[in-house]
Formats: sequence, C-alpha cells, structure tokens
Amino acid sequence: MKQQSPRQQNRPLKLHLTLAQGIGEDILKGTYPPGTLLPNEAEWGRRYGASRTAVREAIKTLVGKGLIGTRPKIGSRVEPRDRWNLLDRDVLAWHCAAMDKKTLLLSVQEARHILEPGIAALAARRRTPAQLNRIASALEGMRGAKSPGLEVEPDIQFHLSLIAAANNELLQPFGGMIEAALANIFEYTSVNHPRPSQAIALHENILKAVARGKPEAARRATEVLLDNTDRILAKGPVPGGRKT
Amino acid sequence: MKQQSPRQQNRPLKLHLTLAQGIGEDILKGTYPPGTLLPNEAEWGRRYGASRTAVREAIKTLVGKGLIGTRPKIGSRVEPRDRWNLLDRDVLAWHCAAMDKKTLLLSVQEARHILEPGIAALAARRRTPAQLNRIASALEGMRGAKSPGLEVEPDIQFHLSLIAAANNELLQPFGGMIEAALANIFEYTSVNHPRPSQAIALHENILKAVARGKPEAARRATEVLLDNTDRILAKGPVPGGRKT
DNA sequence: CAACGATTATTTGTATGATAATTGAACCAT
DNA sequence: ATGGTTCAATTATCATACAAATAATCGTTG
Repeated sequence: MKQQSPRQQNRPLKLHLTLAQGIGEDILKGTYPPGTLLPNEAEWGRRYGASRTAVREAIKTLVGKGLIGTRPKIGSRVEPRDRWNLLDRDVLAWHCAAMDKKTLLLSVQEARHILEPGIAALAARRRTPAQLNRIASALEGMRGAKSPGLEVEPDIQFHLSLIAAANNELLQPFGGMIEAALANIFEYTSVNHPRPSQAIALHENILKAVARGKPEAARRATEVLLDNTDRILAKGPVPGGRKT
Repeated sequence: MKQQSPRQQNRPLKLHLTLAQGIGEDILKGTYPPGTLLPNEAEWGRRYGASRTAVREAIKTLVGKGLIGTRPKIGSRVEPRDRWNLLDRDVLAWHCAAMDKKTLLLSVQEARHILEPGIAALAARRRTPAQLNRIASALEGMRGAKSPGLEVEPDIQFHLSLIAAANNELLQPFGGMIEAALANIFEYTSVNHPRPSQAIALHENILKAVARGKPEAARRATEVLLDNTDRILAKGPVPGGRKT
C-alpha cells in the first residue's frame, strides 16, 4: 500500500517551505498589512519550533516574491501591494486560500478578457507547427476525459500551450494565473458544467483559427469562450458545495 | 545638506543579494540553460568567497522567483522558462542586462498593446477620484519637466497610476514591466524625442477619456499613444549612443 | 546473466552558536 | 533645544556539525 491518509500530499514538505507558506498566508490574509513590521526571526523560530536558519531561508523566499523587505535593526516590513508578485504560483495560491473565491475568480476572468484574446491573435500569427500540435493534443485530452474532473488538466494545458504559442516570453507569467483559475473554477462550479461538448466546441474554434493563421477569428473565438466561462461562473457554486 | 558624494552607490549591497544577482544574471544570460544543473552550494561559496549560509539564502531567493528548484543529492536545477517570474523587478533587470535591448523593448511593446488599452478601458469605468487625481498630477509632472530626462519619471507614474486605477490587483504586477520599459526606452532613444508636446497631448487624451468615464475612448487613446511609442522605437537608437 | 535489494556517496536541509554590520532610539554635553 | 555619542535590537555573515533524501553503485540471488 501507499501512504495512508490522503492529507499528506506526497512528501512532508521542507521546514523552510512550511514557514514561507505560513508567513505568506498570514500576509495575504491581511494579518500583517503592508507597511507593518513582522515578528523578528527569533519569534518565528519559537512559533514554528524551527531554527533561525530555516526562518531566514523562508524569509528570503518571501523577499524574492516581493512580499517583504528586510533591514538590520528594523526587521521585516511588508511591502506595498503593488510590489507583490501576485502572479507567482505560490503567492496566488496563498491568495486563493485567504480570499473569497468568487471575487478572485471574477478578477481573474476580467484579466483573462483583457489578455487572452490578444494572446490568441498573436498565436495565430506566430505559432510553430510543434506549438500547434501541443494545443491540438490538449484538445484531444479534453475530448478523451471520462469524468469532468479529468477534463480540467487538459483544459489547463490548452490555455498554457496557447500562451506559449504567442511566443512572447513576457506573457508567459500569466500561465500561473490561468492554471490557478481553471483549477478553482472546477472547485467552485464542481460537476455542474452544463455541456462539456459545448466547451470543447468553443475550444476547437480557437484551435481552428490559430491553425489557419486568422488572428481576428482567434480573438473572437477566445472572447466567446470567455463569455461562456463567465456565464458558468455567474451561476454560482454548486448547491451541495465541496468538502475540501 | 543631504547625502554627500555620490561615490558610495547607496549601500554596498548585501552579500546574498550580490550572489543572487550574479547567479540570476548567469541564468538569464543562458550560461545555465533550463534543465541543467547549477554548481553546488560549496562551489558557489568558493567562487564568491562566501559561506554556505549566504549562498543558500541567495538560492532561496532565486527559488522564490521561480528560476530554479532544488533537491537533495541532485542540486539546483534551472526551471523551464515558463515558470520564471519574468515580471519580477529583479528578474526583468537581469534580463535587460543579458538581452538585446531592442528585442526586449519590442516584446514589451507587444505586451503593452495587448494590455494597456484594456486597462485604460477598465480604469475609465472604475477609477476613484483620488486615482484620477494621481493620474492628473503625473501628467502635470510631465508638463513641468525641464529636460527630457526628467520627463521619464512622471511618465512612469502616469502609467503606473493608470494601472492602479483599473482596480484589478492581478494586473498590478505589470507595472514593473512598464517601469523597466519606459526607463529603457529613454536610454535607447535618448534625447531625440521628436516633440514632447505631442507625447503630452496623447497622454492627456487618455486622462480625459478616463475622467469622463468613456471606456472605448480611453482604449482608443491608449492605442494611439502606443502606436506613437512604436514609431519612436522604430527609429532606432540615437546615433551617438549612450555611454553607460 | 538479469533483476532486485542493500550500501554508499553526494548534495541539500536543519540546527547551534558566535560575531559583524546596520541603524533607530536613548542619552549626554553644550 | 541642538548636535554628536553611545546603546541596543535586529538582521547579516560565518563556521561547524549532523540529518535527510536520493542517484549511483555494488553485491546478492534466482
């Protein structure tokens, strides 16, 4: 048999990562608003039963994400929100954990409406055959999915490969946002996707336009898909809700 | 009297930051392509004359930015590019240092064309009076600038406050990109801005549309401004070039 | 000889303790 | 009050030791 209970995801997570996550969530949660001072290193060590070494490494991670800054004799201060790396996978995850899901998903959709149509148009002009292939096989994955849960992963792959096909590295960081969004939309709307076949058709329209090198068609097809996602979201969470 | 001579660049930069910068630049420069292994911690320590502690803190910073991942017995491996936090201020700076400026600026402009019109439209719908004020005073700053160099800072402020006025936190991380872009465009095109008065007029159009709550007008005005910037960029660098 | 299991070696992870550097705050002399 | 000095709190750096993870090696066995 494998691991026992399902609450232990794979590996026990290194101590400094646990600390970074704990402190990061506190910050995103608003426990320490921007401008305020965090407890000092020794104090974090006491709270988590960790050595200063581990605490400092966690803090350096958070500094790397733009959440805090440190100065001798002062301590660690929370940076203003506009310096936060909100698109970072971890930060976004902590944000999800701390924030109302619906509000967050609406923000994500708004950003997607601004970005993805333009990205699809770019992809239609610049995608390589290999990139087109990757998009197509993601779509195949969606078709092949038996349960709605298994549809999410290929869906994510579809959008990630679309972004990759835009061939502009500065747009890649948005992949993390899309990834978090799609995973959470499923969490939120659960099994009540109206008609999976419809979603697949909408994705296929994008693929076709990108394949034929029609930027404007790709843009419009993406807008249609996003509008559809908006409608699914607007229906609100599934009545039963989800446990975890 | 304020600080004295400019010979001391602010502060001697902490050791772990020097390390993070050095290693980060190496990665962005392509010395260690994605998927390859970095030298181990002891080796970095030897190269920089630093303790393992300092090296490890630098590495944790880079992990935080998504550039590398670490595993015991394996070492530090460069992550695939689509996990890099390219919008992070530091990463972007290292990227600038490593890459051809023109190519980078073209990528930035492309991203701006996708993002900023939509952002301006959002801002027209949602800006608060205070946010509108901040945009207006940035424009005033541009007007008041005596030398072209002094015009850059208010220009940056104009765009940052426009992004802020969109009131979508997920769009904020792009501020760093715009910031780096505008600073470098000045570096690149130097003093040969054709007519500052024209640039100011184009910015003013955006402000007016946002003030009047006209999303589509704001979108179009932003597109016009970006097209203008494109033209300035297309002229290429100033013949004399810049020293630094 | 092939496959599998234990051993080993390498690298990162964590802990401890000490010292240096930075800088706000308190203090003191004028 | 003013200006400089000292003090103290906190991060920054170092050295060392040991723990944990895991790829590679080696040896056993079927």
